[in-house]
Amino acid sequence: MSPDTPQPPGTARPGRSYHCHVEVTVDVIGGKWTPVVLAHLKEHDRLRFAQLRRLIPDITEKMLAQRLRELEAIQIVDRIPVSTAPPHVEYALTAQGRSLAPVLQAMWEWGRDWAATNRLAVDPVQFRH
Amino acid sequence: MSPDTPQPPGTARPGRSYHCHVEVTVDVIGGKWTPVVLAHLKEHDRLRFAQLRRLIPDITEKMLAQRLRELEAIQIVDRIPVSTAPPHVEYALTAQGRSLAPVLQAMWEWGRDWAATNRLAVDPVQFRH
DNA sequence: CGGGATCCTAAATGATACTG
DNA sequence: CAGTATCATTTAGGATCCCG
Repeated sequence: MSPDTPQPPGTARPGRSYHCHVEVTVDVIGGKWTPVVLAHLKEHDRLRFAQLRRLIPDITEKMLAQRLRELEAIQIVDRIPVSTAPPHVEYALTAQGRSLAPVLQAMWEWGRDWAATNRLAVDPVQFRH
Repeated sequence: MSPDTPQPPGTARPGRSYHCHVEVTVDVIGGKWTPVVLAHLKEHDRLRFAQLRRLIPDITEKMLAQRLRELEAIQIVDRIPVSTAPPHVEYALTAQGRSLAPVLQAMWEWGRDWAATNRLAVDPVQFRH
């Protein structure tokens, strides 16, 4: 196993006890990139690795792969190999992943409003096939 | 300035550019403890430092203080010194902080459901004055 | 009670190179 | 295209002591 693959979240972690439901959510989808990846998958239904990379310009391939492996392990994301020529891989939210929609939606809207209030520039990359 | 006071979030950070509104939200209320602190303040309206500490048993005083300073700096939380004998301090969400309610609510509900599905124990500390 | 100051550790993230 | 391996770094988080 890769030496810096993190513990799969969502599973009981040794010594981790929760005292608030919000802690659980943070444990599962916390981190810098996880909610961003999930938000894009929520918007686009199915995305290839390279498409996600383009939509999230500042993520490294390593981080993107790591987050996807993690989300796949806890069945929030499906990994779908597609046997075209050349073959590729698509990612999509599972039913459990789709249950995150209200969280992701609320985060998206709040970020939009906060950016407006504080005049922060947000420049989404437009989607390309 | 303390050597490990983080940059105030919400303000433009040097070199940080956003390509998704969700990134903004993560930047402002991301991290292990911030959403938990905010969720408790949302529930209880006003809480003293010591009360927050009890409600979040695993947080250290340093982290709690650091998160509160941060949230105060960007005006998501109000710090209210109360001149009783002995004096104490109360914390509350500002109007801007209250705008996070949908995010926190969605996170709380999702965490509750995920914990149930995965049989994770969550034992909230009961509130005490 | 409500912290600040120091020092330290571990996890998360990142750069770069390479591959089936 | 879709990754993995290695190495380096950043930074969040924590332990401890101290203080008005």
